Amino acid sequence: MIPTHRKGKGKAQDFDDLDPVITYRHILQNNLGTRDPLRVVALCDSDAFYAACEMVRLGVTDKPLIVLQWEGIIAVNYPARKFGITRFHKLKDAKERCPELMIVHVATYKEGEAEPGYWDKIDSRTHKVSLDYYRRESAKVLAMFKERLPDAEIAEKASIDEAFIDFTKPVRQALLHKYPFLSQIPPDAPDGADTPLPPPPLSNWGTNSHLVPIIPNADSETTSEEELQSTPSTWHDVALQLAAEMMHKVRVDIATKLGYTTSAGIARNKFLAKLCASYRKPYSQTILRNQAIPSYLKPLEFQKIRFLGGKLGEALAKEYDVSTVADLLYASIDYSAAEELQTKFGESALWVYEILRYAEISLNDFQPDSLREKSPFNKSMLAAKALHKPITKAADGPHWIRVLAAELALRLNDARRERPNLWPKTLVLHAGHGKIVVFLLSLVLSLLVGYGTARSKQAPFPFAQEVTVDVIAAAGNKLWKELVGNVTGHIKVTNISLGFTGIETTDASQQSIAGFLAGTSTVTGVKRRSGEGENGSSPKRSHRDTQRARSRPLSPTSAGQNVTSFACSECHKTFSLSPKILSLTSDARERSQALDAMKDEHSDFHFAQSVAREVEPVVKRVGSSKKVEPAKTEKKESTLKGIEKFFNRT
DNA sequence: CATTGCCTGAGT
DNA sequence: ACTCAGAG
Repeated sequence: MIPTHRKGKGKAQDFDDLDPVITYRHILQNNLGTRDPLRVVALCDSDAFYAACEMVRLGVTDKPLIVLQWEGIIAVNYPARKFGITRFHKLKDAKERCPELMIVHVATYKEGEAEPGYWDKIDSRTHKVSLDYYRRESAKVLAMFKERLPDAEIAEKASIDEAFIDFTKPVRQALLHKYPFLSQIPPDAPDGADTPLPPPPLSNWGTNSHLVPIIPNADSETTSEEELQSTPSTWHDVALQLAAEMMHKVRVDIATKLGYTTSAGIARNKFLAKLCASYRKPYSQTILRNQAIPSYLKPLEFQKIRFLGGKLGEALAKEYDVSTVADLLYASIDYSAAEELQTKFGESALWVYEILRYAEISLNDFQPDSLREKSPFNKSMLAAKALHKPITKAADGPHWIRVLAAELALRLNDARRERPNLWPKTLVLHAGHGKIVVFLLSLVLSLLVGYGTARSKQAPFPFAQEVTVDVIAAAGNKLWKELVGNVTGHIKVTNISLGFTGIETTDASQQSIAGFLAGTSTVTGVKRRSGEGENGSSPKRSHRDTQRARSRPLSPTSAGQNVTSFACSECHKTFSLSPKILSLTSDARERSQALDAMKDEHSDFHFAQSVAREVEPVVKRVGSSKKVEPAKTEKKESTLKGIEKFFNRT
């Protein structure tokens, strides 16, 4: 709720939570989440990561180096930056600025090669770039975080070279270890556990980190004497400092063992950590104390804040006609007096408002009990290629599909080394057109050859222990055929991509289905009520045994007809095998067995229902009338939709 | 100021 | 199946 007491522009209230009272309860409690007054999170990102990867690969140190993707510069190491080279320069300009510049082109796939490589001759017409090496190096860095910070939580892998690390837990441990008296509530404490902690003992910031100054410094290159002499003055400061020590150790480790320098920001929440990570780059870390937040943030363009860099930020800037955090803060405080603001603005209003007050509410917090951050594993995998010369003949598709399939095969099998049962549910093929040609093209084509508007096609991807280039390419080619149909002439595809979605490790149920069909299933799914062949209930039976034991012979005709659905005579509903199961096997017998399992399960459902009907009245009389929380039906609005609704309300 | 090649999740 | 938004 936006607090409505916050009328006017009381200055003190803008940041009244920068020095929150911290009590014994706070330090002894462990699950306060984003509201923890001792929360500490860091964002750690690698400096000029792609360039650093190439330096490590080539054993280069300190030489100016850039990484190329075709004609464009995608990474510039710090020595090269000294020559004024940036990502947006042309290769020619870069060479002129620094004749001894090392130029490395990213690895590429070429047709027929299962693995990407650094070839002498590359050609964007026949090759596609590969970022796999960087992905693997990134995984090494991430593994180092996990290994060296077992108690910290990798809160989010933000990108290939960035991760948020939540230090709250290890910091709390360190705090209690270093200052044992914190775990003892003094007997004379006036409010027991709710008594504020005594002031922290004098300590030192050390020299690991830069400090964002509390008072803005004219000469921002150096930290003022006053700042250097300062000491951590709150328990949160102490927490930040402890996190900084841990962060520093890992960063040094990563630099010496892997050769990558990193920069980190350490603050009370993610968005602040992100904002201060680049305060001093490269190879440095900086601490943003709560007390330093206002002076650091207020002059900042609010569109630099994570999630406000897009259309949402633009909409806000336009609506309020503001550009800095301070502008927007005061504007929104004024507006917030109106009750309707919140309802119209939706979730995003509250989120933006809290952000501006230097707090962070994870959007997850709006959902009742979603303790879960987003999964640390990728759920999709996409290989794409922009064509300089568009594909004009349907016959040219398979060439690129094969290249893309090679990349997907490599990447999926890479991922499978860590997580063996990884299985992509679907394969998606996109055939995109350039922006300008698109409508012209679809117009012409739909008139001339009936090439519909569909530009992507997807299908269940068959489960396979071995995922090979051929399997993927074959499935991809099939999609391609469906997509371009029998168009013989005028297609113009400038962008082609092939990807997996719904990547998961097969969980128990999926494994049992796969196992069932492969003949390794446990028999737990075979139901008592079928009343037949319940002998030999050993947990494992071979496929053949299962067939025999269940003694449900399939007539050749019914097997031949390949039945995939059934109707329940009791509830008159129809059930069919899921596309997933259908993709697992085309064998009629196996399908029929899967269908039988479904039938069993379904009649069990009716059985359970009838039991429930008998038992329910009893439970109602006996049990407490515990009110079941109704499912939250409130529809989740995307941030932008919320904003749009708000702005369109008049 | 921008390119390209990703990646995620929501919504229709 | 497709679009949009967002970050890097």
